[in-house]
Amino acid sequence: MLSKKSKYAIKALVFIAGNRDKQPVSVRTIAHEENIPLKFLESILAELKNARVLKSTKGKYGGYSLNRSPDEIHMAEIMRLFDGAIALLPCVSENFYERCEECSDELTCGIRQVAMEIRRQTVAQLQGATLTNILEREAQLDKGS
Amino acid sequence: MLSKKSKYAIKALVFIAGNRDKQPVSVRTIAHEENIPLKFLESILAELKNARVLKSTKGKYGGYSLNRSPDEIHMAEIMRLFDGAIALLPCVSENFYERCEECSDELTCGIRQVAMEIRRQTVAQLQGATLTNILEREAQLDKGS
DNA sequence: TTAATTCCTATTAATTTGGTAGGATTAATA
DNA sequence: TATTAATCCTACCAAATTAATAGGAATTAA
Repeated sequence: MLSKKSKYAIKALVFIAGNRDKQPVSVRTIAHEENIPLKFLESILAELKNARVLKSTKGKYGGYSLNRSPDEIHMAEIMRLFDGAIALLPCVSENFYERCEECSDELTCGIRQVAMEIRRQTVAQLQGATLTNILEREAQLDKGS
Repeated sequence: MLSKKSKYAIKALVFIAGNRDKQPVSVRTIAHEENIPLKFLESILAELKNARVLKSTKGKYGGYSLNRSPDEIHMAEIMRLFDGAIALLPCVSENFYERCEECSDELTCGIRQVAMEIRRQTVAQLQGATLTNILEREAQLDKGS
């Protein structure tokens, strides 16, 4: 499961990416539109800024905007930022590798092999899920209704 | 990430399935061979028995054995038992569905669609990962080394 | 000067995770 | 019948993580 942090972060990013006028978007607006607790969201966006995903403008009429093209921001990066490894086992993680301490031989572990295949598939999907891609999906889904 | 409970459970099950003689396997043996804390493993196997995955024999020379064919026990079931939903979002879970409270329209949510595709793939892999399948993988991997 | 915003630091309640402790009960065997 | 080796049962617990909240300082546009 994604943490709420990850979920809120992605929702906020999609909201910012989908905003038409070039004005930065305030935390208040996002919190209100997406039903996310204000102060909690504040800390999340701060972290996204720190990770150079967002940039901010201070003072009145300030807010947050993307610091990169929306097709260069994807779910894999955001989930790693807030939740750490995407893999099911630490021993198959690309970015957060750790041995399974109890495991005597990593190379002949069948469970590990399953986890590797799942990680490969999942990461591929999550990297494909850029903000642009998510907005396209939503446009499609809207048409259907 | 899998919890340690899930990981230990799967390791224990693979160990039991891989045991050649028909004797039941004691918690002590598994704990020792797989480097799992004894008392913790004890509670895990109790849960697996409760879920009718294992059966037990009490008293001296007792222990645990599979309650079903090893190709009818797979990782998806075990993970659901100990960790709950496999899906990234509660709103795409088959077995543990819940609304995302903050979400106004589930049907047009792009993130949800991504999560659905990932769940589909992951569940397929995990259902394919039966004890038999895992043992076959390990036999293959052993040959290679 | 005022209003609206980000920025910063600290705190916290609840839940989950990963165990541990101690003994009761059951059954095989010498 | 005593011994040994198992499962079974109940309770407890420490540490980490999660999901926030509180309160105000600094900044900027109008």
